[in-house]
Amino acid sequence: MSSEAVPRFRHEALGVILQVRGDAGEPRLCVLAWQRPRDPFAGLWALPGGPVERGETIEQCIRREVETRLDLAAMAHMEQLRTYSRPDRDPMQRTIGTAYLGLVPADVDAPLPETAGWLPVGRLPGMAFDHAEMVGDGVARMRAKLSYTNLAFALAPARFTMATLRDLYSAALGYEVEATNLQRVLTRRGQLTPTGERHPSGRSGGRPAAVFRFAARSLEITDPFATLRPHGDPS
Amino acid sequence: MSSEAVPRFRHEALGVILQVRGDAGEPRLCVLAWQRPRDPFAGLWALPGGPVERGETIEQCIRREVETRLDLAAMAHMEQLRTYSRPDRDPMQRTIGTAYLGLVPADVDAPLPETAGWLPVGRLPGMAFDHAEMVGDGVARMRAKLSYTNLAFALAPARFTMATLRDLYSAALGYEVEATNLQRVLTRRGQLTPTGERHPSGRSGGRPAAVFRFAARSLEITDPFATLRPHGDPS
DNA sequence: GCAAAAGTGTTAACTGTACACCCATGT
DNA sequence: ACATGGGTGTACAGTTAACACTTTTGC
Repeated sequence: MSSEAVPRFRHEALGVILQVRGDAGEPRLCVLAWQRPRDPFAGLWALPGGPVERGETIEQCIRREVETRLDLAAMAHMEQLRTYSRPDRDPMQRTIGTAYLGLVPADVDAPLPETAGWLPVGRLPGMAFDHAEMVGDGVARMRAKLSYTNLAFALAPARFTMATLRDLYSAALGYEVEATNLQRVLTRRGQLTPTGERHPSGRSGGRPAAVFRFAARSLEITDPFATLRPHGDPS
Repeated sequence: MSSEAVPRFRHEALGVILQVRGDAGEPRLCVLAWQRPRDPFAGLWALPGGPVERGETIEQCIRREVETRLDLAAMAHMEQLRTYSRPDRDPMQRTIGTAYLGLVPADVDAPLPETAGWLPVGRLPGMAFDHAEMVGDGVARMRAKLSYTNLAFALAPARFTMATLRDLYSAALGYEVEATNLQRVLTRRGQLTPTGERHPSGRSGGRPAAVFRFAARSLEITDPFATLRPHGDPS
C-alpha cells in the first residue's frame, strides 16, 4: 500500500543452555550466561548468542555462537523456543531475537572464561534485556517435556544409578521425586536399559546400585497424552 | 570480531488460520490461503501475512495483516508457532518468517475476496514457499492442545450440542470421536456448562439434544499431563 | 409401534502414587 | 549385629475406551 521500503531488522539468536550442576553439594538447575562488561545493562547477565549472518539459518547461528564458548558436541539436545519482538527489547537498536533451548549432560564440565558462569535458575541475578523471560520459557518447556518425553537423556550422564537420576530430576523439576516410582515409570515407557554394572556402595554401606543408561539418545514422545485417541488405538 | 556491518533482514509474519467448515456435507478442517497471482509461485497458495513494520511486534503485524481480510474479533485464539529461517525460503530475497496459529469458530462465515479460499488441510493443493510446512506445524499444535487444554472453545460456536461438538472434534483431529466419551471427559474437566436449552430433533426424530457452552473462553490447561508431580499433589 | 438420536450405566484396562517390606553392603 | 541405602510387592485411586442399555422424540 505505502510506497515506503520494507524495513529490515537486526536478528539475533540466543541460547538458553541448561545443565544440572552439583558444584557445591545439592545439584541445581543452571543456565549459562555472561556478565556484560558494557552498557546497555552493564553488570547484568546475558544469554550467549549473536546476530544472524547473511547465509545461515537462525539455528546455524546459535550453534556457531555457542560453539565458540562451549564444546557443541557436549550439547545433547537443542530446539527452538520462541521469537521475541518487542520493539524496545534492545534499547540501542531494534532487534528481533529467537531463543533456543539447549541441554548439556550433567557429567560435562567445559571450561568457561572468567566472565561467564552457570547461574542457578532458582535464584537468578539481574538479567539483561528480556533474557529472564527467555530463561523462564526455556525452563518451562524443559519441565513439561520431562513429563511426556525421554528428554532426560540430554541432562543425564551416559550411565547413572537411580539415585543419581532422582537427584537430577529433582533439580530439573524443582521438587522432590522418589526413585522408586521414577524407575517404574521410566521402565514402563521403555526409557531405561540396565547395563548390568553395579555401582559400589559408599562408606556408609548400603546395597550397591544397578547402573542404567537411556535406551534412546534423541527426543521421543514416550507418553502421548492424547486423550481422545483414534478408535481402537491403544496407548 | 569482523568489521563488517551486522546484516539486516526482511521479517514477515504468517498466519495459519484454521476453521472447521461444513460447506459441503461433512465438516472439514480448513486453512485460510490466497492464490498467488504473480511469481514466485504464481498459481500456488500462500498464507496470509506480510512484512513487519518498524515499530510493531510480530504479533501486532499478523493481527494487522489478517484484520484487512477478516474480522479479527472472529478469531478466538492466536499463538506463536515457530520462526522459519532457511536462507532460500523466499527465492526473491532473504526473509525470515514467523508463523502464528489462529483459530476461528465454526459459526463465523466472513466474506472473502475471490482469490482467497479455505483449503482442506487433508488435501492441500500446492503451497508457495514453506507454507505447507507451516500448516503442518499449526495443525499438529492444534491437535496436541485439543487433548490437554480447552482449546476447542476457539473452534466451537458459542452454543452447541454434543453431536455438533463430536463432528467438530472429528474434523479437527482427523479421526472419529464418540460423543459419549467426549462429553464425559470434557465434563469431568469442567469445560462444559449446560445452558438448559434443548435443540429440537430433526425430521427423522430422535431425542432433543441438550445445548452446552464452554465454561471458559480463553486457553486453560485442563489436563496437566505432568506425570512425576510434586509429592502429595493430586492431579 | 418403530426408527432415530440422545443420554446413562457398567466394565475392563492402564497409569501413577504411596507405602510396607525385603536385600546387599560397610563398619 | 545393625545402620544405610537399593530394590520389590502390593494396594488404591483416578482416567479413559468400549459397548450395552434406556430415554425421548418424529413419523
